[in-house]
Amino acid sequence: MIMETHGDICRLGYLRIIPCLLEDQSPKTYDFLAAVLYEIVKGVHDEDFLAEKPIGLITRPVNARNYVTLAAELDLIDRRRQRLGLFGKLYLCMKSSMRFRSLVEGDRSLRLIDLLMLNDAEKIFFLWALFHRDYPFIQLITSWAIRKGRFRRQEAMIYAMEEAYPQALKKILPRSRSREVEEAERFRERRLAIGDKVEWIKSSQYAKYRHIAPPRFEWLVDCGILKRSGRGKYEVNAQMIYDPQRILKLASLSLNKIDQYLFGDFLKPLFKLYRRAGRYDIFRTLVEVYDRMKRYFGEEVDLTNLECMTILALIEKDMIADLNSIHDSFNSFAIQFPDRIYVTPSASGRLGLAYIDTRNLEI
DNA sequence: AACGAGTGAAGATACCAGCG
DNA sequence: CGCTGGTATCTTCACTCGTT
Repeated sequence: MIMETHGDICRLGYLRIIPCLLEDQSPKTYDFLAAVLYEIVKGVHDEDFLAEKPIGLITRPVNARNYVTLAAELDLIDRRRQRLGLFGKLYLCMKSSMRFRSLVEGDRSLRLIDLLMLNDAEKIFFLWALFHRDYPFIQLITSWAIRKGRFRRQEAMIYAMEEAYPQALKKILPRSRSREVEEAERFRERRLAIGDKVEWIKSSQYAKYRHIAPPRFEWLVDCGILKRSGRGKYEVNAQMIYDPQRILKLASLSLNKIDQYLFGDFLKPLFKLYRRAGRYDIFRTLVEVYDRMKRYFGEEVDLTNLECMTILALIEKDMIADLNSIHDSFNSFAIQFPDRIYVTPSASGRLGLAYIDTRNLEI
């Protein structure tokens, strides 16, 4: 679960730049990353888009720093080693990252709107990262939002902090930290004890609310589940690419079942929007993705991650396939080329590590 | 038009790991 | 131990926007 957030870090799009800054694999401090991010973003303008008053923009070095912190929380950055984290590596394996690599290299053709808006593959990528790294808090928030349909930011904050937050903390914190849970369980009582509205707004507890709850709703906006409807108001996005019932299901699963569902039944509605990939498309894409992943993971290419990333790569090519057909495809090629395509066992619960000898592979 | 609630930005303070 | 640089958290400021 993501413990550190700041009220102003509510745009996921910016985060895509950060893995690109770490591509050379040498360790970089937060401040360095923040400074570079700030400099890059500062040079990007877009009058038309600015007229819509987007929120969460990086306007000062301090915002940039807060985004770097979020990148670490989402495991785009490996905090300990100051290098790429799992999701940072995975993002760099997406074709969508190319735009941001060239931005980092000095390309000036991107506009602000390009820095903030996510394409469909990226929306799913960030949902994936969020549901992993902000588990189980994001699930409670998401299902509340879907059930509610329309709501104001204030009530969302109250729910998030006085119900979802303590519940989520209770689920993930060890017994030794039960004091923090108990404290969170008293949030409501303490808020009600402050009679005066002005006092409440000034209280440190309210500050905490503002920093923890709102960004999460904004992330759901960026992922296309919610949309803002005026100042401080949200509603479920009627044009979303997902199915609300399936979002509820996703929000009810335990952590180890999320990948299977997110890249399985959850993506069914996208079959209406994208061309169904054939066997050849699937395998060709699988091999391409494997090649990219090999660069960051070496011999440790997790088969489940490879298959999920293949779906995202297909979506980037305007195609779609489900996890089962990708898995079947991998297996049948593994039978056909047993010496060049195989799986070695890895940590329990996962499928294993994939190996593909891609040299001169005739498909 | 005036007011107050809501909001994002930024400053201030607290905290903490790692090191000599 | 105590210092330091880096990070986390809290408070306040300043402005915006919706309401009446």
